[in-house]
Amino acid sequence: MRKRSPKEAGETHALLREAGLRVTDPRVAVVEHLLGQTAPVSHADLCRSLESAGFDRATLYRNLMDLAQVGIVTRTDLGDHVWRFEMKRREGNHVVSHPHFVCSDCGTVSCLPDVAVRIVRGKHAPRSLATKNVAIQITALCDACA
Amino acid sequence: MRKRSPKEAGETHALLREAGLRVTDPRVAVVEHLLGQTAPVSHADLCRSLESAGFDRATLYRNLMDLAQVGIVTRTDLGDHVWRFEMKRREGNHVVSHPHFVCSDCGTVSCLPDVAVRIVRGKHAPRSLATKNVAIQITALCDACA
DNA sequence: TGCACTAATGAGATTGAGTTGCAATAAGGA
DNA sequence: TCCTTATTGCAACTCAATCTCATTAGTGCA
Repeated sequence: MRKRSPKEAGETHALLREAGLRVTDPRVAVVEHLLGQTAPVSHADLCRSLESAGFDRATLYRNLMDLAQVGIVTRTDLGDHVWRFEMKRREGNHVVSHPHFVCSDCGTVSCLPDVAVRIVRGKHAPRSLATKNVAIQITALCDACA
Repeated sequence: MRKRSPKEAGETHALLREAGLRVTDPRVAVVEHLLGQTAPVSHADLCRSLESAGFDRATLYRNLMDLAQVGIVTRTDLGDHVWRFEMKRREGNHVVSHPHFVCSDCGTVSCLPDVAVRIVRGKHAPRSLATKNVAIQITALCDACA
């Protein structure tokens, strides 16, 4: 795993404490691992990545759930029936979200840049689509499989 | 369950035979049930709806999978970790798809009319987004929960 | 029509991700 | 440093999804 700088360690510590969570080895490892990812990871992925550190499946699972509960990470199913977790990124004061893309052939999951797609709200669309709290998920062929 | 007209029965029969599947009671029941739905149904939903007919869970399950395999139905997970199945609707020669909407609060799943949202392909978006084979799924608050 | 072939069914068994119970441990406030 | 209680690690459990296999029943063909 990526070596963490003292600054990062301090930030993770503060993040957890602000959320009312104790700072434990497994928890820090989970947060820092998620911070190093560019796509959502599943519980199984996380276990694989951190198994060398000897953390228990259930511990990692509960940490993911705890982090999701306090709003540090999101927990979503991207259409392939696997729960995936991802750090919520912030810019200034509000959470920035981005569309998720799943390849219908190889199953690869990736995060699209915010600008990649735009939703145009038409007739009969729910009103909330006008707000920012909209999760968009797209399934199609990725460039590699096309 | 909805009574089926002889015409419908004939269409279901033809649909299955064209796909190379035998026409059996459970299979016909599954197809006709799906045809009568306006939103994707889960395996559990289907079992509940058809249990009075005495069909086995495994039979219904395999039928859903078979139908999905031959392309008569789609099988997707709408973000709530439940597999849902839905008839592919055709207009003339090609499959018409529509975006799915899941309420992030109450979990209700609904199909949006095709015109409700439009994807605008921007920078860094996979090329295949320009084609028709794109499944779109949106999670936000429904009008009732907003 | 009747027959043979094989897909499909039904009942039960199995799998595995997701989740929980509990005693032991350790974080953090006093 | 001590005390409280959140957290851990292990094992066990749950339940949907999936498979096994003997039996049944659609279909094509004679």
